[in-house]
This record gives sequence, structure tokens and C-alpha cells, in this order.
Amino acid sequence: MTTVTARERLVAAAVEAFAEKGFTATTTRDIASRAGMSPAAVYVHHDSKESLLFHVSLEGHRAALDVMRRAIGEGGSSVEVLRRVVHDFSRWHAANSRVGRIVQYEFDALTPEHRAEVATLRRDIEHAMRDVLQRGVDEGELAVVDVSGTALAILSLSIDLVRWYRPREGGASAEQLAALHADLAERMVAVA
Amino acid sequence: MTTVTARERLVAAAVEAFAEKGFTATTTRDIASRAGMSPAAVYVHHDSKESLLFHVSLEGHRAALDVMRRAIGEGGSSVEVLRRVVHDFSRWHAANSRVGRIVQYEFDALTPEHRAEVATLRRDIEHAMRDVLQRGVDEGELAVVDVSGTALAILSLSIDLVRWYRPREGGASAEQLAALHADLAERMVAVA
DNA sequence: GTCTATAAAAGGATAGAC
DNA sequence: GTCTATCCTTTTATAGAC
Repeated sequence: MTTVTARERLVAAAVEAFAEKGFTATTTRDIASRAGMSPAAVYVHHDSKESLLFHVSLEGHRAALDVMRRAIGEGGSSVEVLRRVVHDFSRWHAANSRVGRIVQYEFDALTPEHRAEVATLRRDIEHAMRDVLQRGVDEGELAVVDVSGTALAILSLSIDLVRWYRPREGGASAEQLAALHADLAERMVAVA
Repeated sequence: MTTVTARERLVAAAVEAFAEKGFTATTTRDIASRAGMSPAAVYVHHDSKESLLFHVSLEGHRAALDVMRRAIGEGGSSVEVLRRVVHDFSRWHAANSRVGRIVQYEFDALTPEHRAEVATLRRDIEHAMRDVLQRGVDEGELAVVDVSGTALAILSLSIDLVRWYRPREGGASAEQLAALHADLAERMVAVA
């Protein structure tokens, strides 16, 4: 029996609201109401609306990077690693599309200090994807002319779904989307 | 010698501000100031901040759809058409990334009526991309298992660059990005 | 069509009781 | 830690002169 603290309800309410309406359009009253507390109670747990965003954004970036690193860590051939990375990264964004939208679209709403902290995680994610491709090229298993550009393109494929994907009856599941993306990414870089 | 009307200055100022700070975070004072006029003057030309957004969003969607339709209209083999569509669509988003950001990220800020009108153009864009792939499959020139899913994936590739692309010294040009995307899209769907 | 001035409302954050 | 009440600022939009 898990206990849900007010703090956790607050973060969950913020994720809902920020993902649905955007950071600026979300009011502290809205967050408080979704969490079942008064507007004033919000400030017991967080200094400001932005600090709540920072918490969500930082944890979201960490989770995304973690998914990618685990996928790489499991090893295998370059093609296998690429497929697993794209599969798991896409699936995470589909299954966590609300946090994903906040991570991707509210970066500029962070304070300069918080933005800088999150930016290092973003660089790590891009670096990890480049490394996957470069290893494949070095081993002769992947054919990639522009490693940096292709890494960004594959990240776009996995990330952009937060813009439009909503889990729904009869639609594609996160797993189906992930499988499709793994196939498409492999075809983008496989040796002829 | 082209005359720039106050109306045009206003739209240009709105594009700048909305792309930079987002619709909700942009104040009418900010738009007015960028256009070199008083806050009150804004309302001579537009009923509300949202109607300005609608104007920008509608014209942006129309321009994007137009680019895609022209690329298709020039004809050629299925592969040639696909390459041209992806190339031109990506290049348009890179060259017009500010309008592109507004088009993609401020859809939910529109009123229900305006949102419905813009939504028809979005459906047209997705439909056009599916048709390009389906024609290639029918002619045996493209190998696509999931036409709908792959169409969305290729659109993601072309669109997501508005999230991160900024023209800068030494970086990739819009043309280089477009060429890369055309190559990657072709590989995603080319027959083995 | 543009200005100054301002109305009317909303929003981030805090005070102080419990 | 949570509440009610409220301060203070910002913001959209309008009134009315020129």
C-alpha cells in the first residue's frame, strides 16, 4: 500500500497542467486545484511555479537519458544497439508523452541557471546517439555520411511523437510505434 | 520600392514575439513595442491577441501545404517525388522556423473555431504525404509496411527541426539539412 | 489610425490564523 | 502543513482626444 504524499500529488498535478496548457498558461491556482489543495499550499513545497517546472524537467531529462544509457549498456552488435536505443527511446516518449512535452517545449521557461543544468543532460543525450552511430561506422556495420546530422534526425524521429501522440483505443500503441521507429532508423543507416 | 504597412509590421512583430517567447508569454505591449506603436494601436488592426495568432497560424499552415503540393505537382518517379517533397518541406521549415514553431506549438492556443479551421489544413498535409507513399507502393517503387505510420515519421523528420534549428555561422544550412532529410527519407522506404 | 489614460480582471506570491 | 484573505503587479482590452 503506497502512500501518496501531498508533494507527489503536487508534482503530478503540475505535469498534467503543464503538458495540457503549457507552463505560462498554467496558473498556480490551477495546479493547486488539481492537487486538491489551496493556492497557498503550493508554496510550502516549492518556492515558485518555475521551481516546480524545473523539478519536472530535470527528472524528465534524467529519465530519458537513463533509458538511452540502459539500452546502450545491454550491448550487442551496432545494429542491435541502434535498434534497441531507438525502440526504447521512442517507447519512453510515447508512454511518457506528457512529461516529454514539458521536457521538450518548456526548456525556455526555465531560469538561466536551471536551463544550464538541464542543457548538460541534453548534450549527453545527443552525444550518446552520435556515439552509437560512430561505433557502427567504425565497425563497418553502419553507413552514415553525416553522423551529427543523422543523430539529430533519429532523435527527431523518437522525440517528435510527443507533439502528436496520444494513447487511444484502436490507435498505435507505444510498443508498435517503437517497433516502427526501430525499423525506420535501421533502414536510414544500414549498409547497402 | 515596397511600402511596409503598419498592419504588416504588426504581423512581423507578432511572429517574432510568439516564436521567441510563446503565445501566452507574449504581451500585447511587447508586440506593439516591436512594431513601433502603442498598445492601443494593435486593436485597430486585430480584435484580439488570439486573432493575430490565428492569422499567423493560418497563413503558416497554408504556406506549408502549398510547398508540399507544388513539390508533388512537379511530377517524376515516386522516389523523385518523395525526395522533392521531403527536401522542400524540410527546407521550408528550416528557412521559416519561427513561423514553423508558431504553427506547431501554438495550435492549442487557438479558439475552438480557429483550431478547427487550421486542423483541416493539417489533415491535408498528412493526407498528401500518405498519398506520396501509397503511390510508390502501388507502383512497386517503394517498400512501406505501415503507410500511415511511416508518413507521420517522415513528417516528424521534416517538422521537428523547428524545435532546435537556428541558422548560424558554420552550422548546417537549410539546404544542407533538406538534402540530408531527402536522403534519409529515401532510405527509409526504398525497395531493397 | 495613433495616441494617453485607464478600466477590469487575472495571476504570482505572501500574511497570519489554526 | 493547510487554510482564508489579500497584496501587488501585470495584462488584455477599451474610452476618448487628436
